[in-house]
Amino acid sequence: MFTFSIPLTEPFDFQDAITSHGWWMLAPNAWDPKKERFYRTFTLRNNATIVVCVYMKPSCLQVVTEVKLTETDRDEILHQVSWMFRVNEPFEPFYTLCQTYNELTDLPKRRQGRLLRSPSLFEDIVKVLLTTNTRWNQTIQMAEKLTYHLGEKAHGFGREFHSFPTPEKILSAGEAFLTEHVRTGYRSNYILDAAHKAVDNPARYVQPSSINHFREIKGIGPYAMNTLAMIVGRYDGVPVDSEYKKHVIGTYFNGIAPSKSDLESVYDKWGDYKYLAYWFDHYK
DNA sequence: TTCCAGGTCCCTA
DNA sequence: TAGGGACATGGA
Repeated sequence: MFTFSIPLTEPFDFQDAITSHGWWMLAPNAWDPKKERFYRTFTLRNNATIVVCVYMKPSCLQVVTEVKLTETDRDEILHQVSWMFRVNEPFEPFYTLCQTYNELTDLPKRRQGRLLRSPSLFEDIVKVLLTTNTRWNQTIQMAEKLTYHLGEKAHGFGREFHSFPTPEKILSAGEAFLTEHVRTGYRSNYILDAAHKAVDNPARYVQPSSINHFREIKGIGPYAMNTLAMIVGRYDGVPVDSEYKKHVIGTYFNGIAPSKSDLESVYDKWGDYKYLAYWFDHYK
């Protein structure tokens, strides 16, 4: 075993950072709630697949591998893990708002508010596509099949993992394969469009500068864009989908559907933190 | 069998 | 610019 540390400037609730958002249920993510260990594969720039275990210690994240890594590979994994857990994202401004409004006051107390994301934007784009116009169980199945059929197999910590497939691998599989084996239905073309754009401009699909161009991907509409904005740490829009509508209409409009603008402006007072306010209002 | 889900595309008027 | 049908899949 080889263990590395990521120091934390803002401590946070590890279990909550993983389970506040459904992403932990989507392959290749794996979470052991009893041991409080998070597992998944990471794909390095040299295309190597590494199985990693992450857990929390006071004031740092521990990152464990079963294989010895070069310094470069280790830094790459630490960088990706830091991104997943938003290690460098400040939550104090949001916590201050929670206390100002005297709402969601458990979040600052329990150091909650982090929503897990994937190591690469490409993976998150595909996963957002897998959440649209379907049920959550089916999203889980599609993610499982995608990694099983097209990811690289890797063993670690006593079990088998698969990596999340690269855009190149998805492109080479093609539409018929996605439809037949991954059961992505009409989304197959959307996933291929995302893969095509990621291959054409890889830098945009790893580290974000702007995300506006993701709107050009087929299948990425307003809900998906606001979800991707959340992924990169911009919370000034809400993801208006069936869950949002059900929650907001039931909680704030006595079950009677309001106008579109009233529906979307429920969390306006939260300014740059509308998404987080909705998310934790919804789950509290 | 029919409906619809953590939407989006595309065609019409 | 807004409205509405179509879209793959699979569970209820």
